[in-house]
Amino acid sequence: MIDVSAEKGSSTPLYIQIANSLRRQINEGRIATGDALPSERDLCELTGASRVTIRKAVGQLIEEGLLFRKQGSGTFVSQRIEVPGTYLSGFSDDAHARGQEPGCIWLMKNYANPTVEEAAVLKVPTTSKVARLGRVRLSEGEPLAIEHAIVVASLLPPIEEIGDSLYAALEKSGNRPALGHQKVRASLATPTEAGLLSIGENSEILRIERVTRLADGTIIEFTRSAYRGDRYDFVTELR
Amino acid sequence: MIDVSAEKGSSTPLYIQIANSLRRQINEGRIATGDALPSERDLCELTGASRVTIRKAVGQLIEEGLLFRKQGSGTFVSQRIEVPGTYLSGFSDDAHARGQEPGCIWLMKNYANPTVEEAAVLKVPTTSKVARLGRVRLSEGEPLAIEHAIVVASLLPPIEEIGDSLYAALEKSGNRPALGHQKVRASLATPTEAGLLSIGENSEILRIERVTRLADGTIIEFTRSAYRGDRYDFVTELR
DNA sequence: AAGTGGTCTAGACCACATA
DNA sequence: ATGTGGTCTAGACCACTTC
Repeated sequence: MIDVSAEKGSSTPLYIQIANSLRRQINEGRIATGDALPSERDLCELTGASRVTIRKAVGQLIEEGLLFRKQGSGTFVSQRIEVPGTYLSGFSDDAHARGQEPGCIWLMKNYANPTVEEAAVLKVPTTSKVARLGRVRLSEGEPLAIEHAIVVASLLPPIEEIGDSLYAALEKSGNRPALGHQKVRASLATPTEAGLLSIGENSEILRIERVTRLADGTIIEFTRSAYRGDRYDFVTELR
Repeated sequence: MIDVSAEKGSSTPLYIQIANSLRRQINEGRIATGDALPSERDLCELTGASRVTIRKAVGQLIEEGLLFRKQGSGTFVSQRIEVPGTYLSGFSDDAHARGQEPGCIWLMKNYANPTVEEAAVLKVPTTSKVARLGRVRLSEGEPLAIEHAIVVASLLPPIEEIGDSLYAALEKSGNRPALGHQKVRASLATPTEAGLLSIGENSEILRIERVTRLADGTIIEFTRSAYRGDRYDFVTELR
């Protein structure tokens, strides 16, 4: 039987407590894959919450892909799906998530004016100040990618304070990227890139252009990367 | 001033009508970028709907990225973001969305048993029946990609009834894919691929492996594609 | 006919932002 | 202090599924 605990004194919203409680029990297998959840009205009685609140809790788990609803029939536990989707993470986070140790060789780290193209993408004047961050990214000591980030300087801490992770630096100054847009293209390595990545000329390269924004839409960063095609798979979840 | 019409007789839910009405007015520029929406309570009065309904309508537009909320302050119009994200669309839909005419040359279209790898991905026995659909995909008459789809036969209409769009066929049998997972990799064209795509050997190729599922998690389809790297950008939105 | 999710209302109190 | 979004309740009716 399902039990749903709901602490009264807690400051976390009730619907999140209920969602967490349900998620835990599903993950523990107390509700089997394909089985129906108790009906929303039953959950109301079990938790003492109103139906709107129950629906909000269940809605959370549906967005996570853990449950799905069938009108007139019930709410059911989805079949297992491995990863929820690693949205908008940077290279360092990605590497850690894969259990690898990220490394970094700085190619450039200075302030400059944006090029015309960069200014157009960032929607700032060409006279404004941007940080130009060029890095070779390593994983387990092996070069995996070249990243060239252009960041609006006013949104970033002083560049001397920036460690290997750009996103950690943005976080520190309260400008966590919330939205983004990526273009991925297959291409061939230029001689320079081949050298930096220790691969042959004309080897396959995955080029990624990323533009990220704050929640209010302000553009923060324009990054062009070149990933080794033989080592890197770009993975996305679809809905 | 904002006006929000809400037809009473209509069968479409109120919150969707309101969301549509707001979306239209934002797109028409009647509420400027960066401006605040009327408060939720004001929208209640303007529409005659309750606050829960207003919040559901606004929530829709926030998921679309059109609006964002600031607690204690208001709900604001995001800066323009081009495309809402072309999630889980097929080649035909994509081409139409770009305003291009898709074409298709069939390489194979038959029933068979899955290979060991395919069976593992689809989570079906190697003795089960699958449809094997091989196509060269054209856009504006030019070959753009090679697609090789393996589909669980029981979820598909008889293959004779399948037109150029696999997703349209799945839709017809009530098995619209709802979830998916993609891997994108840069690679080089094999001689066969080069021939089918009218490009040189060892040209850049974007390889995409896609696994799609029904809402309940049942795996439908495993598709391996090879896109011309010089013509195709793979675009994703990040959150 | 009974049970389920889908939608909707009219209130209420809280935490946060702004002035 | 006022207004905003964030949460929550106790009901209600509808459409759909299942028996």
